[in-house]
Amino acid sequence: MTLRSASYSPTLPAPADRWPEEDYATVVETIRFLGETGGRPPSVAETARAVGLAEPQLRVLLRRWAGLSPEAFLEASTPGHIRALLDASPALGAARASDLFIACEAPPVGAFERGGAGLAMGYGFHPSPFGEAVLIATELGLMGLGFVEGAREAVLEDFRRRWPKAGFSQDQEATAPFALRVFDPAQWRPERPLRLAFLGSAFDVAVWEALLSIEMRRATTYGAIAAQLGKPRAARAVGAAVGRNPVSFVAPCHRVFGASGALTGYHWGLTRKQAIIAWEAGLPAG
DNA sequence: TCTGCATATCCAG
DNA sequence: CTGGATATGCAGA
Repeated sequence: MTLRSASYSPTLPAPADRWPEEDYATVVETIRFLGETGGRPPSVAETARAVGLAEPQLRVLLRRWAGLSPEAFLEASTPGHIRALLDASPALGAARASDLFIACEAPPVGAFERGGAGLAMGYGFHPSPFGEAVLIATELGLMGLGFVEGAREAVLEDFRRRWPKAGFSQDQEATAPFALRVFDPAQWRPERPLRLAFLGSAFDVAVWEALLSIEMRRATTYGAIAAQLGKPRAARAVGAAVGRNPVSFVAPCHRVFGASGALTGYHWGLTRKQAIIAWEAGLPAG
């Protein structure tokens, strides 16, 4: 099976070239190493050595991956970075929909309660800056985004469990345009909003919609989302709902932390959450 | 019904 | 700074 598709623009490099798997693998190794140093900030040279690269190689890799210098990457991986994000973030609610410019579609009433029956889900696997991603497209737009860790079938099973009555079939052609766009900041433009639909319980959908109002380079806490929903005691329920976010990355559940600044959790692995946070630190402000 | 959460807060060492 | 107890809303079974 090929991951490339004729629908890719000829002027853009194919995603496999844009986001080489080895880059993310090195990023993962780097984050693991930082975890082992336990608070002490390591030098760039030491970090490069730990992941088996010369310092200039690491520099080039991080520049290609996220436009980051190694120094900036290391800084963005510290607890202090999360604190700074939280401190710099305004209250939820006032912000615009999302940097990705989302058009939120509503599935038919009761579709979730009926297990997604009647919905045709086309899935596809695509390279991303955070390893291989699985995307799920329907006629309502993007409905699922997750990441492959191990077997592709395991990720699919994750989604089948959420919507057991939906029809699943592979459709790389349907998901490819979403994959290209979602992971390419240059394509986050308002003229052609990304169509997206949330399939979940009323409460979960409300939480996921709140995620869309967390802007790029900003962050929030579970308690703040609960307060925004008018249920200030529901922080824990919010945490559970955030953990069920079906459209990872696009609905930025990676920007939610504990009130203490702790990373807390991530459905697709805490390492990936850290990687996404670091990657976003490399985006141009705006 | 009851159980388990990607929480938050308080209180003791 | 760490750990236990407690209040809490919701989804899934």
